Amino acid sequence: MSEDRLSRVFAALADPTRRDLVARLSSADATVGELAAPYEVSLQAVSKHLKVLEDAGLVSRESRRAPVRLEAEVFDLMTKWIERYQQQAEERYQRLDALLAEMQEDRPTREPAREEDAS
Amino acid sequence: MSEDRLSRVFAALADPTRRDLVARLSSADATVGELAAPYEVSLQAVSKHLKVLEDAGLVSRESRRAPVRLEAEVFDLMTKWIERYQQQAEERYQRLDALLAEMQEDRPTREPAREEDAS
DNA sequence: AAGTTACTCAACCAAATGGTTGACAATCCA
DNA sequence: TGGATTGTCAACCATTTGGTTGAGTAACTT
Repeated sequence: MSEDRLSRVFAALADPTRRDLVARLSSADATVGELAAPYEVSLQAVSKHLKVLEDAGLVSRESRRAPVRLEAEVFDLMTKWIERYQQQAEERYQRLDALLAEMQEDRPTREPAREEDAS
Repeated sequence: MSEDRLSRVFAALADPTRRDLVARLSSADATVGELAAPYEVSLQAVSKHLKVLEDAGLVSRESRRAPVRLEAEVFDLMTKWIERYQQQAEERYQRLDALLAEMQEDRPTREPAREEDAS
């Protein structure tokens, strides 16, 4: 696990069991025992998973036996990161479109693409 | 690394070097060599990172020495997953608000909160 | 205060990860 | 065709991860 926040968040969500915990916590808070019950793995294993989620800031608890709560703000962090790339990808397409349009203007009677340009 | 797609995507993005590769590819395609140049690690290490990104469907290449391209569609997959929780979290707050409002209606002259209710 | 229940810590293990170096394969160019 | 360049594969290593069991701690209940 890398040091920075975003790395911890992504690493935490890279495990299906932990994503399932997040899914269940999104409908209601629950104690460690309640959360562990449905899985085949030991309570200790689930406790470890929750620690990973907690270190990533995805969940929190007031005290040991208190119900675990989902921290929804962290999702905004991820969304912000992701949006940059969705947005930039879109901008790239727009730049490409603009460039192609410009090329069309420069040579209205453009010769057809050669073989190598295919595929 | 877990089997399913989403796990591979999150695991791929859990590494800062790989996120940096994604960041750089979002502004322009680049070959393996170009991508590796700025880092202190070996070319082989970067090649491995790119394989992880490729297995996750985040980047692609037409052939060995062809420039690596970012596959923006995968970000939609993540966004969809994340949005579920942002949305559900919001719904929960709304349900809570509604419940509190209802309680207010039931007892217009509600007694003040006791000590334990604080924090 | 004592006992039970709920959870965490510690030590251990197998598998995965991120890095290395060296050899190999494929592609460009002369 | 031959030689340089570019990238991958293989073997290896240290560290991390996700799991186990056993022991310990903390908190309700009585």
